[in-house]
Amino acid sequence: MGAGGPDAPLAGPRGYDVRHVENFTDVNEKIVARIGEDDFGDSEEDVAEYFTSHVIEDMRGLNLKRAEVYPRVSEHVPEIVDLVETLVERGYAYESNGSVYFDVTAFEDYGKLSNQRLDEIESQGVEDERSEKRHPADFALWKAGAVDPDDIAEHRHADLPAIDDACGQTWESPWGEGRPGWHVECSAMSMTHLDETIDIHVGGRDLVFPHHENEIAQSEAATGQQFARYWLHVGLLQTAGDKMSSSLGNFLTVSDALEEYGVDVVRTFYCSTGYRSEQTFGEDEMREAEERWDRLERAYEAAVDACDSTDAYAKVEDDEFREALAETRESFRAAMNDDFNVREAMAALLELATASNRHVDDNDAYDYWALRETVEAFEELGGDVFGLSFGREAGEEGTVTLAEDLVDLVLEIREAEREAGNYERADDLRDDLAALGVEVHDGDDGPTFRFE
RNA sequence: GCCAAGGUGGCAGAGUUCGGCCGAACGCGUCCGCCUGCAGAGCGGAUCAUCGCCGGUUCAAAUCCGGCCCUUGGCUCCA
Repeated sequence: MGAGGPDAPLAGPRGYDVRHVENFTDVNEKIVARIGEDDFGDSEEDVAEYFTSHVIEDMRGLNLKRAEVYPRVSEHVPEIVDLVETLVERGYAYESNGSVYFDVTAFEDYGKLSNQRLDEIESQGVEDERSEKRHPADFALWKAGAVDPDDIAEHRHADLPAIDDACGQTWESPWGEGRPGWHVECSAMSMTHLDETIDIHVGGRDLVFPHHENEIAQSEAATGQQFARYWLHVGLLQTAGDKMSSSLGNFLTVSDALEEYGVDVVRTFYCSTGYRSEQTFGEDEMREAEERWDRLERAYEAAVDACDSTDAYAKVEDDEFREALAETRESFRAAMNDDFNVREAMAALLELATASNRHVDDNDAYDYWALRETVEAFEELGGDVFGLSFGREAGEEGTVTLAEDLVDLVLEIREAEREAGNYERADDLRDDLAALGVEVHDGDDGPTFRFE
């Protein structure tokens, strides 16, 4: 399973008991190719660990739900060997020079996921590997020996010292020393930690062929059972003008994006397009996400303030508001049930913002019950489901309280200046506060503020 | 060349599964009004769409069928 954010709604609200597994491929030629680069480390294990820890960090930073299990290839080699042996026994794989290949002609349904025809598929693998294969589309389940430096030369940065000897980890197997093949690890780990048949398999659209196709072939050939009931293929992130590339300097890492925009804006951005669609990452797109998030957050805060004020009454009932509230919950639920239509679900939340703002704007006496329900809706739908941080501001309460007192002090001074007609001075103070990230609103009952 | 996904207003992006509620959602932008010393936020209203092109089916198509154009991903490695 990929690091999908909005799979959380599968769990709580809909009552499914989800077992969520995300695997790390920590044995891989591209990892070997980067040995010695920057501070990645001097062995395949070290480089893998470097990247794995950064991915985990990013996922935590994005406030994604933790998976129940994070299996790694390096700890599942025995299961992989077992699976390959099974495939050989059942006649779906054959050994050749210490390597083992999957025989695509033996699996009748090969190509069913990507709708490919065997005779249209071009050959896979490097040249000397091709000579070991019976069919050009056959793919390696087990590769003899360590990594041949020639195979990774093109992935290696030019300024790094060349690797002369075979490198990378190897394991014992019935076919001799070697490494797991390209796609088996997913099948093996999936069967180990989930079942022969899994309900939902998530992955990028770019992996449909050959990766997912091969996973299906291996798994179903080995078990005779359907491998995955549903495939969620997520669209790829695009950049505004040119492609994202390090040489153009127009790429952002997850941690850069988090630092620049904050989790909530990043998550709002992701929730503005369906998972199937490709999405464009750019300044304009992020600015819009920022506006959307701000609007939600402001509406939420206004609802909390109104709800907690003495202007909120037990006997006030705003039918229109209450109806909008019910509609929000209903359309949010319907949208999420419709293939995770997060954009529609977000629209429902924004409509609640409008309804709530209108109620507070138009009335002096508030409908307490409806406001409380509104606050809860924001916290449940926006908070629990979308992972946006409604009502759980970062800690440091003491500091925040002091900051609030200080802002109040500045605003008192500013009020005195305004009463004296010194608007220029008053505006300067407001600008200075804005520069510090304090948004001031002048209202009928005096100024209010919020931290951006 | 083959496989797949997509082309909707100034932008972004739902809707296409089961044709009519789509004269096309939500938001951003722009404009007007309320509020305000001003600004912002908020509220109300307005502006903006021949739904890639051509043809067909139908009483009715963004939605179905056929052809074409363009974009993206895959078809060598790698996950």
